[in-house]
Amino acid sequence: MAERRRPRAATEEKRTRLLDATEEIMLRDGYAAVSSRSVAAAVGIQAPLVHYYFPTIDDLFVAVLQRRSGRVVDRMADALASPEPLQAWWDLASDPRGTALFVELMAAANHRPALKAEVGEVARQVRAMQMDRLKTLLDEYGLDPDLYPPALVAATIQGLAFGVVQDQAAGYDTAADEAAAAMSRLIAHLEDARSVEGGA
Amino acid sequence: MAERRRPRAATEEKRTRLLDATEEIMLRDGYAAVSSRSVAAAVGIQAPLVHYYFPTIDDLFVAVLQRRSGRVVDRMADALASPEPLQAWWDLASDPRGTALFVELMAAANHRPALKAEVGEVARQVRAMQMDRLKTLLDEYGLDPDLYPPALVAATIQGLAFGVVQDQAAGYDTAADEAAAAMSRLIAHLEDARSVEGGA
DNA sequence: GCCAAGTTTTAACGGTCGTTCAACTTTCGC
DNA sequence: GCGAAAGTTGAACGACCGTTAAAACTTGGC
Repeated sequence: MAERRRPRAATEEKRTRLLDATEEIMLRDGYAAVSSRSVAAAVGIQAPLVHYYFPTIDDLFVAVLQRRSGRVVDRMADALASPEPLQAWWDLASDPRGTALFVELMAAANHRPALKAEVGEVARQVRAMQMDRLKTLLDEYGLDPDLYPPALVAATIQGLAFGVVQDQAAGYDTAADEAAAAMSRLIAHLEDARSVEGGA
Repeated sequence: MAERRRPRAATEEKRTRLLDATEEIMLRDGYAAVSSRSVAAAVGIQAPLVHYYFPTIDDLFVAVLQRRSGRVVDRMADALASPEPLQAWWDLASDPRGTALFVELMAAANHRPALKAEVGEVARQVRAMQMDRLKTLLDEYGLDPDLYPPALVAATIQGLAFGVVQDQAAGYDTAADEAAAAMSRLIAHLEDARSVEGGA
């Protein structure tokens, strides 16, 4: 039953065009500027057609988040499995575009239940990956797990990167560049200690 | 010239009632839900009267931010001057209501120039206070300023507190409680080391 | 008590929003 | 080529928005 014919070839491409346009609008004018009409105009179609692909605006936000978070989870897994996990993690967390988009999605999610659930699930999944990797990693970096447990280290890296990138993007004069440089040095220091211990 | 008669006694109180209502709406439904009509309804007046006190909605947002940031600056100065500066700072940065409001203001500011300028100024001022205090404080806590410069420590505390409180408030399952507990222990540890060094 | 200034409301403007519906066009499978 | 499904549009709905203008009211100082 419900023998739905298969969609035409171009429709998947149009879905991605809509998601791209939505991201662009969120970054330029904020999530509040996303509307069926603004997105439609950006890709050169009429507003009701947006609802053909994404029945409600919430569905559109959720789709943007899901496409994005899928990539983030993959890239985080790669980073944590790389030869210099902390460095790779830090680089990933410092991505300006991803951070800016995350700010918008987080703010939007705070008052949209469907989006909030998705954000929560991604946050949980990413944090679990990070903490699991840190369980064995902290020893190698020579960090005392009693003083610096995985939950603290993970939250610190993520929170620090977020604050630094946000201030840099907004142009706030909070010595963010200096903090970023110091963090890079600190991480290089830790990676060195690890490679010496493990390699020599 | 412009011999403006002085306003009546009740008007200052009404201004604060409007600011209170605006904060409440921002926390409950997000900054996008703030409108002259929603704020007016919350305090039992008509929409145009909001514009009598705050000509534009931007002015209203800026007023909310200014009232809030004034308090934050004062409290941060007190915290940094207290006997256990790191502890007091951490407690202040962990305030859930302040953090939630800040999320909304930050998101709103990203695409409203007037608000953005105000947020930037507050951020700069607070960060400068923190870094200035850390210049002499780091030694007392026994932290190497080359590895952990003031800019890094300040950004870390602020970013970590933000992430932890945000996840706690949203109910995201990211071991935020565990991270907060570990940070409290770490700070207590540092304060102990300082009081021993200085007191004994 | 009066009147000028401060305060408040009513009414309205042009605009945007999410969404629905019916009609229309295009494409695919046969 | 034709029929049916996929895709697309135009029109419209009720709702909310920021803001302005003018009229109504309230209050304080004299």
